[in-house]
Amino acid sequence: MIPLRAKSVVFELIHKSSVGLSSLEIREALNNRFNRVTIYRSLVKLQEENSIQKVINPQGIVKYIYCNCTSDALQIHFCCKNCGRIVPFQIENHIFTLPEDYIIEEMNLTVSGKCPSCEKEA
Amino acid sequence: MIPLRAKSVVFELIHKSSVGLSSLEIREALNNRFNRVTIYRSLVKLQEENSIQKVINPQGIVKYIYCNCTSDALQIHFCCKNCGRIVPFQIENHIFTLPEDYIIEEMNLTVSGKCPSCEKEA
DNA sequence: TATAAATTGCAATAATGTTGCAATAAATAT
DNA sequence: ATATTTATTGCAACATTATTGCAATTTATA
Repeated sequence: MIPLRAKSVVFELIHKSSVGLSSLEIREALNNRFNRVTIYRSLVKLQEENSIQKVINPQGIVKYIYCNCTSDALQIHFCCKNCGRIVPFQIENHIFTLPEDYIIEEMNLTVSGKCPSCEKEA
Repeated sequence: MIPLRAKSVVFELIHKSSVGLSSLEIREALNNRFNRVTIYRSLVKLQEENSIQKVINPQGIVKYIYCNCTSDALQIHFCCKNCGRIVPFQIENHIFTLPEDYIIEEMNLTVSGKCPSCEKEA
């Protein structure tokens, strides 16, 4: 097996994951094979090339996800308060307007509550 | 002049401010009259009693704002990438839907870009 | 006035992220 | 194949933001 670079391994992990992952979770999932700093640097590079996306939930928790969003769709991130899962959704864009002189460059719609599996358990 | 408690002073400051403030900005605006920890504790209490709201912008910057949101309106926070201002807006709720089994408890719609005054300068 | 409760500050700790530098590994040129 | 350059990684140190325990002070209540 070819010993892959941190960046590739981190990307694969995020890509395969159906939920958002924190830097710590990523490091642990990789059996602490890489230094903390290496993980951070990989995440920075992956974000720069738009391979992954950083999501900050209403509680301020930072997670990294993969999602191939089309430019015209608005991304919603659902953060489960119980298990911490972050699940991405896409909805149609232009769901609201601000006064014309506000130039919108980025949007982040984060919703938190209970995900289906946590709801079932309760 | 009556020497007010940190909590009241912090609330007045946030209440009067038209933009979001960080814990550091709050402390400095109060001439470092209070300890850092005291500011944090005031902010926690004010959030607990729903007097203020914590907003985390897409860059992860934490700001505190006052806004009397009606339960049926969705709050949008516009974060200027240039000056860092956070300006709250209200829009009608129910602008999107998720699958039924996702229980939505909180929403955070944060938009970033350029505010009118920064746009004018450019 | 005495006692209880709340507020505040200080020091220490924690979590998360960044930077500089040296060591190593990989890629490219000679 | 070897030398040179470039990229990757780890370590230590630092930075920022937030939390906790404890003692001191202030305020409220008995």
